[in-house]
Parts: sequence; C-alpha cells; structure tokens
Amino acid sequence: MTASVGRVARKRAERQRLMERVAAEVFAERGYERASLEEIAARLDMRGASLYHYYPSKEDLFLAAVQNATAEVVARLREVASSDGPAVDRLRRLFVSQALVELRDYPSFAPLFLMHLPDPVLDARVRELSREHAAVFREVAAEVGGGSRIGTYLALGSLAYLRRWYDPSGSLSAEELAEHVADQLLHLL
Amino acid sequence: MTASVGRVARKRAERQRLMERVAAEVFAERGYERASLEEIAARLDMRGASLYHYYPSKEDLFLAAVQNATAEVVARLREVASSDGPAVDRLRRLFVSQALVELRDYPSFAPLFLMHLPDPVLDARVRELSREHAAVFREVAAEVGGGSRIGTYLALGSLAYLRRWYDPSGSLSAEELAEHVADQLLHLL
Amino acid sequence: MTASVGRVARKRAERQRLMERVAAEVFAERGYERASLEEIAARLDMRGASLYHYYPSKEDLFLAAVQNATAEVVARLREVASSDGPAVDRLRRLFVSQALVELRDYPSFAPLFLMHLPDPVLDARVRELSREHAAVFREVAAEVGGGSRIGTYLALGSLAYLRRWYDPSGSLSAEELAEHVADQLLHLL
Amino acid sequence: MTASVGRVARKRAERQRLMERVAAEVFAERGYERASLEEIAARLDMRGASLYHYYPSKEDLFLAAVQNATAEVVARLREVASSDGPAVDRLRRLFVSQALVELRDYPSFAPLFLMHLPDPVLDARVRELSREHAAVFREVAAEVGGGSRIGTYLALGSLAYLRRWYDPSGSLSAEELAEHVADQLLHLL
DNA sequence: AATGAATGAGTGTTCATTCAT
DNA sequence: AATGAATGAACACTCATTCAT
Repeated sequence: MTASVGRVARKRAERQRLMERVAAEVFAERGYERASLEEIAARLDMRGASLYHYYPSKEDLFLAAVQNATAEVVARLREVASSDGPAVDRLRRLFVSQALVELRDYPSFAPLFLMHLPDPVLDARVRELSREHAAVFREVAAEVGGGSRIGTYLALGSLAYLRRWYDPSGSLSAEELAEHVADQLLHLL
Repeated sequence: MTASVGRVARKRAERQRLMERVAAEVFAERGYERASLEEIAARLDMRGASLYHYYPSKEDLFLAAVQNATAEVVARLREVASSDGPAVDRLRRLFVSQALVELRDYPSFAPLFLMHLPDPVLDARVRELSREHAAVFREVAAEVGGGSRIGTYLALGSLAYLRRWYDPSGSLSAEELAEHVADQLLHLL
Repeated sequence: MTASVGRVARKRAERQRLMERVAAEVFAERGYERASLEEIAARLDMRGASLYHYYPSKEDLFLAAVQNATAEVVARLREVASSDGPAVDRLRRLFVSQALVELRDYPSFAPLFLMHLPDPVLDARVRELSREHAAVFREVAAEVGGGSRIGTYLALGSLAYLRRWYDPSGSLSAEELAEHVADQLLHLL
Repeated sequence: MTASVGRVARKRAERQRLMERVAAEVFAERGYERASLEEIAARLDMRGASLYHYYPSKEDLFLAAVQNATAEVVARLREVASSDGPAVDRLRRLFVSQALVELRDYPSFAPLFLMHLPDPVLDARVRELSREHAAVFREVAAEVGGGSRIGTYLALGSLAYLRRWYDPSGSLSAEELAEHVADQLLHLL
C-alpha cells in the first residue's frame, strides 16, 4: 500500500518537474505576463485548468519553475566549483558553464532573469534565488583573490546579456563564444 | 498666424516629449504588458483615452518613448565620444555616463532593454535602436585598439545589469560605483 | 446690413447642404454606427468637432442628410409624376428614375433605407420620409388603376434591392437595367 | 467512453445552435455594430466573455449565426422546390415560404440581409450564402420558363422589403399577405 | 467659425481562476 | 486526475460630445 502510494507520489513529482521545465520555457519565451497557462498546458497536452491540480496559482507555478531551474543550474555550477584544480581555472569553467546555460539551455533557466513580475513578494523570492546563484561565482572568485562582489556581478551581467546579441547563425558556435567570453571575463576580476 | 501655429505645434511637441518621458518610466517600472495606458495617463493628470490624441496605439507610444530616450542618451554619449583626450579616457567616461544613466536616469531609458515585446516588428525596431546605442561604444573602443565587438557587448551587459543589484541605500553612491565600474570594464577590452 | 446677414446666412445654408450630401454618402457607405463624424468632416476638410457648429448631434446631422436627400429625390420624382402623358408611361418613368437613383446616385440617397438606427424616434422620422417618397409612386399607380398599396411596396422593394446584386462591371449599364426593370415592374401592378 | 464523449459533444453542438439562433435575433434587431456580445450573452443567461469558449470572435459568431439560419431556410425552401407539382405552383409556394420567413421567422434569418459589415471578407461570405439562397428561386424560376436572373432578384427584393412596411396589427395576417404577394410576384416572371 | 484637447461611456477581447462533473 | 464551462477583472481602443481658445 505504502509502496504504491509512494509510486504514485513519485510519478506525480516527475510529472511536476516536467511541467516546471515546460513552464520555464514559456515564461522565458514570452515573459511572465504573456505566458498563458493555456499555452503551457498545451505543450503538455493538457488544458489550463488542469494545472491547478498541481499549483495553486500561476505565481506558484512560476516560482516552482524558477526554483527548479535554479537548483539544477546551481548544482551543475557547484560541481564545477568544487572540482579539482586552481581557482582561476574553476572560475573560468564557471563562466563557460554559465555562458552555455544562457546560450544553449536558456529556455529553462532564463526566468531567473525575468523582470517585471507582478508581485513584489514574488520578485523578492526570485532575487533570493538569484543570490544563491551568484554566490557560487563569488565564492570561487574570492579564492582567486582579485574577485570582488562587484566584479562578480559585472561578469554575471555580461553573461546574462549574451542572448540579447548572440547570433547562432553567425560564425561563432555557442561553445566557442563561451570559451572566448570566459577568457575575457577573467580580466575583469 | 504662422508664428502662432508654430507656437501651438511647439507646445504640443513639448507635451509629447513629457508624455514619452513618463511613458518610459512606467514601461520601465512595469514592463510592456503591465504598463497600462491608464496609469501612464494618470501620471500626466489625464485619462487613458486622451493619449490617443497623440499616439495611435500603445505600441506607438512605447516606440516614441524608446526613441526619445535613446536619442537623448546617444546624444549625451556622442558628446563624450567626440570630446578631446585619449581614446581610453573617453571610453572610460562613456562607461561612467552609461552607468549613471542606468543608476540615476534609468526610468527614462530602460525601455531600450525591455524584452518580451508583443510584436516582432516592435522588437526589431528596439533592437535597431539598441545597435545605434552600442555603436558609440564600439567606435571609441575601436580607437583604443583592443576593443572588440564582443568586448563592447560584454561591457554593455555589465552596465545594463547594474540596476539589478545596485542598492542605493548602500555605502557606495551611484557616482562612486560608476567610476569604479568604468575602471574595471577597461580591463575587459 | 440685412443684406450682408442674408448673404452670410445663405452661404451657411449652402455649406450645410454640402455637409449633408457628404454625410449622406458616408452614412450610406458605412451604415449609421460605423459612419464617424471625423470621417464625414475629413471629406469636408474639417475636423469632427466643427460639425457641432451646424448640428447639435450626429442624429441631427443624419436626419438632415436624409431629409435633404429625400426632398431632392421626391422633387425629381414629382416632376416626372406631374408631367404629361398616360399614367402608365409616367409610372414607368418613375421606376426608371428611382432605379437610377439607386444605381447611380445611391450614395446621397440610400440613407432612406438604412435600418438599425439607434433611436426609435429617429427611425420613425425616417419611416415618415419613406412614406412621403412612396406616396409619389402610389398616387401614379392609383391612376393606372391596377396599382395597389402592396404592389407599390413590392416594386420599391425590388428597386431598393438593386444595389445589392447589380454589378456595374457587367454587360448591362445602369440605364439599360433601369429600363428593363421598369418594364418588368409594370407587370406587378 | 466514446458514447459519453459523443453525448457531451452533441450537447455542446445543441448549445451552440441555440447561441447562434439568439445571436441572429440580436444581430437582426440591432445591426452588426450595435449588437453587443454582452446582450447576446444576457439572453442566454451568460456573460459576454463566456461566448469566447465557443467562438473566437464576434465575427465568427455572426458568421455561424448566418450560416445556421441560411442552411435552415435553404433546406426548407429546397423541400418545397423538390416537391411534386408544376413548377409555377412550386415557385409560388417558394414565395410564400420566403415571405413567411421574412414576416414571422425574420429574427433568425434577417442577418442574411445585413449590410455594412465591418469586414470585406465577412461581407463576401455573407454574399456567398445569399447566392446559395437565391439559387433555389432561380432554379425553379428557370423551370417555369419566363424566369430570368433579374426577375428572381426583383422578387427577392420585394420579399426582403416586406418587413419594412408590413404592419402586423393591420387587417392582413402574415399568411394572407404572403399568399397575396406570391400571386403578384408570379406576374413579374 | 474652427479646432485642439480632453473625456466618459461603451465594447471586443484575454486570461487566471473556480467548480461541477 | 482532468476538463468543459463559466466568469470577473482588466485593458486597449473608438467615438460622440464638450469646451476653452
């Protein structure tokens, strides 16, 4: 009995994680306001109303999506941060990782950088997650020595901005750009 | 007759510029979608419908606001760019100016960085204005020598991101931060 | 003094008749609701607000336009009706005249047939004018003998409907069709 | 499962047909522009927004209503047209039927004769339906021999105009008038 | 006489949300 | 669990109308 309940619960959790991933995509593509629950649901072969069986409101779904994405990215970054090698190398690889998140995996992560949320409380939560994310960079930058809080934020700004001007059809691949950018950002710190 | 017509037209133009400045504020604060014409009008002691005497649609008002703000900032930057002195100094002062635009005059300029516009055409126009703005930096950076296109965009990203984390109630004034940031960004190029 | 006042008044009256003619066109083209005062004014090289110097409301302008058009058409028809010749011939020529009004001069006259007016009182007035117009046909039809009230309305219905299906680019000219229709309608009575 | 789905779908279809009938009434009474979705909804004990669960726009609801009404009337007429008896008799009964549609069932059918639609495409669709309707008359008129295309349109014009002047409180019942009119229209052809 | 400015009322449309099934 | 149905709130937009100039 307990086992089957556990299986059901696990299945539900899996389903929710998928929902959050899809939701993150739509939020990232359209912005919070223009992302409609009906569209998110459609990409999941559901109807908008059904989402309310999993999340009490659009804000909650959004928050779950952001938390999900942040946790995933932060985990990936922490792995890099705690790997072997000199701090400078690890910082460089953090930049590369983050750049690739922006350039390739952007849809599931961008909500972190969404602005103009309707609710200040929601905004505060997102900023908190944003700080968790930035902390990884700050820690490794601190090890390097020259790394200041300001420097870290400057680098993160550069990285967040990548998708505004990067042209995937250009001569540079996402990977090449990521490497190049990482090198340059090291000069910042 | 002609003179009085000119005066009326000038008054109208002035009023429009005020409208655009206020509109830019609201767009920057709320984002395109959540910025309601009624709110923009309220800050001008008008009603939403009255705005239609000046702009045929919300999109047009938005675009006018962005063009207005961009023109103003670009003019300010061009003045700096074409002043006397070594290119490095001028580039540094460009960074300071842009940082102050972000940190102090942000409300009237931020729409340039707005994403998630409802219409691709609108988006394209904004990107075009964005390029005009970036061009100033690129030109002076080119004079410096080390300045690449990518480096310029990285710097602009850092600057655009300032307002996400700068705390005006902290120990650094906007001016101090601007100077500090400008110094650091020079290392990027 | 009186003379100059009279001249001014006459000029004003002329201007109003032009306004009414243009208004009738727009009302006929767009229907009462979709005909905007601004469009009517634009065709007169004026602004919408200026119309209020001549008519206290849209309804009044509409009514004046319809009265104008009706008076003109009725006058034209009365001339035909009171001309020499056998009643049948005159009735036939009445049909031709009315058909041509519909097919050629339609824009200035059609408001008579406009339905869906916003106000019952307005509608009643239009119907009254409509009856004045029908009376001409009825009187001559009565002379013919076989002409009943119903027959007259059937004929007027046929004529009013012409513009729904007549194709000016077809093989029949408006004049030819008018003649043909007049012949056929005589069989009705 | 399939059966219950079918039942749900059928119920929805029924509801839609009711909506279209009511919509046709309001459109006929008020004209396209003045017919507000809120009023149509009110007559169905709904709110305007709810209509959007069934039709994507006012135009679509209008078109569905017209198609619905036309199909119904054309079906009724086709039955008459394909019944036994000499063509003249059948044509006469077509006139009677159409007259009764105009005089009694008018609200659900009149949209066919609505003019001044806001969209040319919409207008074209309505005209197409109008032709389908006229075709029935033209076919039977052709069998009679004297029946021309023009004659048919003249008759239809007479019939469409009936409701402009018929007074239900007068001495003639709708049925009596229909019979009388049918007789007279035969003389047209 | 003409109009620029402003507005209130009305309307189509979207969408998050609720609820009965 | 899923959804069809319904809705209230919000919003862009239109337009007849008023009024000061």
